[in-house]
Amino acid sequence: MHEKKFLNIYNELALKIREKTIVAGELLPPESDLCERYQVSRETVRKALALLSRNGYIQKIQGKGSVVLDVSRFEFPISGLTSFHELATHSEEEWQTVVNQLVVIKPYQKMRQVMNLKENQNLWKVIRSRMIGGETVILDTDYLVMDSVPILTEDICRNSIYDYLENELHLKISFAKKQITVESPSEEDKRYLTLSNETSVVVIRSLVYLDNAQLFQFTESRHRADKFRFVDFARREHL
Amino acid sequence: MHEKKFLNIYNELALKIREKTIVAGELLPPESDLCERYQVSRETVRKALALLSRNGYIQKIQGKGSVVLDVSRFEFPISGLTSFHELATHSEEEWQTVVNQLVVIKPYQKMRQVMNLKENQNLWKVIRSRMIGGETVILDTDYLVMDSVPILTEDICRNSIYDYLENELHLKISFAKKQITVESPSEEDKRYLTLSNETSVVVIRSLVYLDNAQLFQFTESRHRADKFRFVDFARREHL
DNA sequence: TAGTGGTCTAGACCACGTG
DNA sequence: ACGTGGTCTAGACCACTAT
Repeated sequence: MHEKKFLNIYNELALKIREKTIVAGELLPPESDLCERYQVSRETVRKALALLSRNGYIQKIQGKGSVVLDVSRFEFPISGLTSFHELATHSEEEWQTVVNQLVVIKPYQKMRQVMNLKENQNLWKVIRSRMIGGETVILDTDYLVMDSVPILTEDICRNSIYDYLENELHLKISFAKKQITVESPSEEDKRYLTLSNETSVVVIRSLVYLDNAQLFQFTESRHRADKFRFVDFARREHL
Repeated sequence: MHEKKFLNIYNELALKIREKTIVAGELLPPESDLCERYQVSRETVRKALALLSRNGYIQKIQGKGSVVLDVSRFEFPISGLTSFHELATHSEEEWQTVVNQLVVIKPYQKMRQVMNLKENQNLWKVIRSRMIGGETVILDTDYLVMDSVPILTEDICRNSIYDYLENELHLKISFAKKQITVESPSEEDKRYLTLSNETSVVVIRSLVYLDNAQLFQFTESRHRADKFRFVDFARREHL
């Protein structure tokens, strides 16, 4: 079975760059060398390098080679599609999740429109506080389509919903449309978030889709503004 | 000359999807059909489809086909690496840029560190107000390395620096590291931005690099919080 | 079983940067 | 001139979905 050789190459090189086994500013071995070393065709090597380039590990320069970039300044990407649990476990700090609410609801009119739901589709509603050092700095509200997620427990919510969905239910979470705005704190924010002098809350609203392009989740993640930070690597597209 | 057939295919299909010539929910023609229609090999078609997928136009489903996604909900991406001028000209509304300051500076200690500059490298400093309906809602401060940009005029800054860099100087802007935070208004914000009750400003700091992986720009873009909106399409990476 | 996308290959030719 | 990456090709085999 052809099993994603290009990913192995990507991961191996990405690790070496992160761990500075390959130093920023240096050149990667030429593609022909990598072909030999990994015993693969050139297109396969190039797939791996394209991924490294997209994710900010290298800059390819025609006629010269692949320059390794300094990747240290943007660890901790809230960019992309990553669950809180995955971020927290890679973090130095001690995070804690508190489940405030876990109920089944009939979606009201507006929610049905936003999520494009049928009449009889019910939703899980989960409200969770993300705490650090005794303070609640993130308040997450998730709505999950019950057709896709028939069973959900407080225990799962305290641990990681995404882990449960992917490893237990074998759902394939695929993509999301996200929107970030800054708003005044709502009543719920005032109730759950530890707001000091903060007068603003950063709100990330996401529509999350499965593998088969089916919507299964709407999330509203509300961050205390002073604890919010979004880091991103962007390439200029010449289309 | 092999001149990016896959980009032509990408652009043609992307346009059809944006203009709803191909409707969301439908399937794209199979790859084999596209090979015939465009008279290209399958890998070339697949490069175009991979781009469409990355940019949120389609979802590929193995054994089934490429489902067209609803692309309407996220026009106006501040995501990626796009200049204000490019956004403004695609907008319905009437934007205006005012150049508040255009000077050459010797970078102070901290700036030299952040931008990793040599002792003798000077910078252009440009401060610009972005106005809409008589209100200044964005305040941009750019620092440009003079080695890369020897000449800069108020006229260029009022129009579009990026346009000048790419089309006149033929610099190839390639990638950026960006960071978004929410902060209290600074003295300069209070002077230039039209702040009503706003107590927060969204700050986007970017390090921008050329083609050859050389840093040439640092930008601080400060947005009135109520006018800020960031829209993004993200794929979950299974690496 | 037929048709779709997913991965890989071996080879070709072109464009760019360096010596 | 040489070595590098950039693009494209024609073909192979596998995995998944539909019927």
